[in-house]
Order: sequence, then structure tokens, then C-alpha cells
Amino acid sequence: MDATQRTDQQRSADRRRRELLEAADRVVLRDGPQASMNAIAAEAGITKPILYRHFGDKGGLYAALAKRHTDALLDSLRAALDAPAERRERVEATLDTYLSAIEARPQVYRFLMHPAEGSQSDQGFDVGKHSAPLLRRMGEELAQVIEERLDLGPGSQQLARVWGHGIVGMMHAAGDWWLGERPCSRADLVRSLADLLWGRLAAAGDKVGGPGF
Amino acid sequence: MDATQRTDQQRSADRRRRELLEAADRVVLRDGPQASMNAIAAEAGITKPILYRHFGDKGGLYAALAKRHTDALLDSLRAALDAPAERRERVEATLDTYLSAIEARPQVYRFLMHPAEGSQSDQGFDVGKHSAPLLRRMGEELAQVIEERLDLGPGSQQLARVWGHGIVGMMHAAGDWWLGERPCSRADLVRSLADLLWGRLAAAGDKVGGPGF
DNA sequence: CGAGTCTGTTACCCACGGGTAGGAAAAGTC
DNA sequence: GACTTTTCCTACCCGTGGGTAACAGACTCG
Repeated sequence: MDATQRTDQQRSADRRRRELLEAADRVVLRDGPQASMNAIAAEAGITKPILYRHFGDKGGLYAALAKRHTDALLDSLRAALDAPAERRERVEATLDTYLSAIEARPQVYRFLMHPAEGSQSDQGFDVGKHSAPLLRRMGEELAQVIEERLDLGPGSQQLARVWGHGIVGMMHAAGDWWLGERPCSRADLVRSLADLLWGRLAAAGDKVGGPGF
Repeated sequence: MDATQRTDQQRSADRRRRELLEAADRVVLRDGPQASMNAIAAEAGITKPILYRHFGDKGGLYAALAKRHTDALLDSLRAALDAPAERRERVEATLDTYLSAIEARPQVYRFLMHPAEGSQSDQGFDVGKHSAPLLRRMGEELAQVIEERLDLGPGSQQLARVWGHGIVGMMHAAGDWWLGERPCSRADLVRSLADLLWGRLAAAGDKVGGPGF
């Protein structure tokens, strides 16, 4: 049990771990949030006990998996948010980044959004609650960016958080619906959402002949 | 099997059905989307086969349950949306109506939002897809109202749908987050969201000293 | 009274999914 | 080559949950 041996073992263990996570990825990509440990083990070409040796239990695997994707997506979003451009442009870039991601791997993001679903033994305590599901994390992250950069007057912190979560929810729901129906191009969707955030709802005139909205 | 007998039977069957639905309600209220047929039968004081006689299968019960609440909530929302007041006031009333509802019965609405979760035999076809879960229906409904009453110029139909789903998602996510953390009063939340829809995001000035957002 | 039916119950089937024990096999060790 | 140790797989346990078959009592009707 000397040092070099230790590192060798750890190296191989890490490699294995990565492989397993990638297999899990593929399964989630195919089965969505319903992915079972059996299926994941099968996909990885190994058997369940190994999975359990590596991740402890299902929650552990899920957490590892979630962390991976969540971090990746959040990095992309931060990049879009930090680009040197006008505010509107950056908002559009951020929306587009998110939509591209869910478009490329819808099942994965369904899994990330609702980590609790598909589990039956986790009845007692909701995994989603303490694994900080993607939506919450994105909301908080966005809130922070807003609060940092915008001058919102008194109560700005509260306001920023509400907006953060609200905007993320808007993005998510619109994205979900759009994925299902594909009623327009991604660019159109981005523009429409940005328009909404830019106050076009309040600015629009009442339709002639009808009761005002 | 003459006519009056038929009606008697039907009457009693209907009453029973209502009782069962109310029991199911209570269970969902307690257990959320994980409510099982066993639990519901127990709560109703009867046994599973009766449930199955009345609703066919789990999907049937879920659909009936969902329809009930969905219709009720949508009616409230329509009422708020149709009130004789200014646009901003009506938007706030609608937001407040929704938030009151989820505040009163959070588990029920978690169930309505994600009808697919907690089911294991429905793997093949997603119940949520054809039972038009609450979020989608609200989105479409709102889209219709927007499109009917607002003059949005060319592409108004598309725009209205995007906005409908987007606003509903915003409401939902913000509501979810708010329920979990209670960072402010309902009224504050309503005002903040309305501000967001009114374009304060675009109108806000950059914070002095930082990079613009 | 006896035949059919409606209602409800018990008791079960079956599949699934998380999680683990215990033995086979492979790899290192003297 | 025999002995230990580690690694991994087979085979299973257990709880759960949807769904059903088969039986038991009430009620009707001839």
C-alpha cells in the first residue's frame, strides 16, 4: 500500500468511474429519468455490484451524473452571459445556449429538471431537494448575475432572485413546449422570448374591437 | 333494467365516484404524485378492485383527478383574466390566483404538473403527453387570451403562443421556488413578476462600476 | 325455494427495481 | 504448484405497486 500503487489504483478507478458515468449518460439519453441501475450496468457491460461499489447507491450515481451536466451547462450559460456585447444580445445568446442544449439532449435535461421522478424508494426524502436540481441552480445563478450588474433600486436582491427564477422558468417551459411541437425555429423562439422580457407585453396595444387586455 | 332503475344505479355510481375522487384527492394531498392505488383504496375505505371497476386503470383515475383540478384552476384563472380592470391589475390578479392555488395545495399541483412521475408501468407511452398536463393547458389558454386581445402585428399567433407558455413557466418556476423558500410575501412576488413582464429588466440601468448587463 | 346478478372482499399474480451475499475466477505471492 | 487476496458475477432477497381471479354475501325474480 505504498504511494505509487495507491495512485495507480486510483487512476484506474477514476477511469472506470468515468466510463460508468458515460454509460449512465447513454442510458439516460435513451430512457430519460426512468433509467434503472440494471439498465445502466448492462449498458456499461458490467454488473450492478460494481456500480454500487463506485457510487454507493442510486442517489450517488444520480448526483454525480447531475453534477457533470449541470456544471457543463452552467459554464456555457455563464460564458454567454459574460460575452462582450449589448444586453439584449447577451440575453438572446443565453437563451439560445440553453435551447441548444436541451435540443441536443432532451432526455438528459428532463432528467436533470425532475430528479425525483422515477424513483420509488426515495419516498421519504426528496433527492431533488438537496441535490439542488438544475432549475434551482440556474435560477440562483441568474439572480446573482442580475443583482451584480443591474441597478434595481431598493429591494434589488429580492427582485433579482424572483426574476432569476422567473426567467429560468420561462425559458424552461417555453423550451419544453417548443421541443414537443416545434412550432418555429430556434431563432424565432429566442427572439420572441427576448421580446417578452423587453416589455412588449406591456407595450402592445389593445386589439381593435375587443375588450382590452 | 328499466329507465328509472338505470338512473338510480347511475346516481349512486356517480356519488361513489365522487367519493373515490375525493379520497384520491386527500391521498395526493398527503403523498404527492407518488400516491398509489393501494393507498387511495385504503383512504377511501374500500379495496382496489372497486377502484378499477370505476376507473379502469391508474391512468383513468389520474385523468379524472387531473381534469377536476385543472378545470377548476383554469376557471379561476379565466375569471381573473376577464375581470373588468386595467391590464396590469388583471395580470397581477391572475398571478395571485395561481399562487394562491399552489399555496393552498402544493402537493396537488406538483401532481398536476408532472403527471408522468411516480409511474413505472407507463414507460412505453407518456401519460403526460396526451393528458395535456396543466402547464401545457394553461400555456395554450393564456396564448389564446393574448392573441385574442392584443394587437401584436405580424406573426402574432406564434408570438402569443410563445408568450403564453413562457409566462406560465415563469409563474410556475417562480411559484415553486417561492413555496420552498418563502423569501417574501405573495404580494411582493406578484409585484416583482409583473414588473418583470412590464419590461423593467430592459429598462434598468447598469450598475455603476460593474460591466453592463 | 333456487337461479342469476350485483357488490365487494380476500388473496393472489407478476414485473420491476434497489440492494446484497456468497461463490467462481483471476491475479498476485511464496 | 499451492495459497492468499482481490475482483467480479450469478443468483438471490425484499419491498412495492399495478392489476386480476375467485369466492362470499345480499338482492331480485320466477
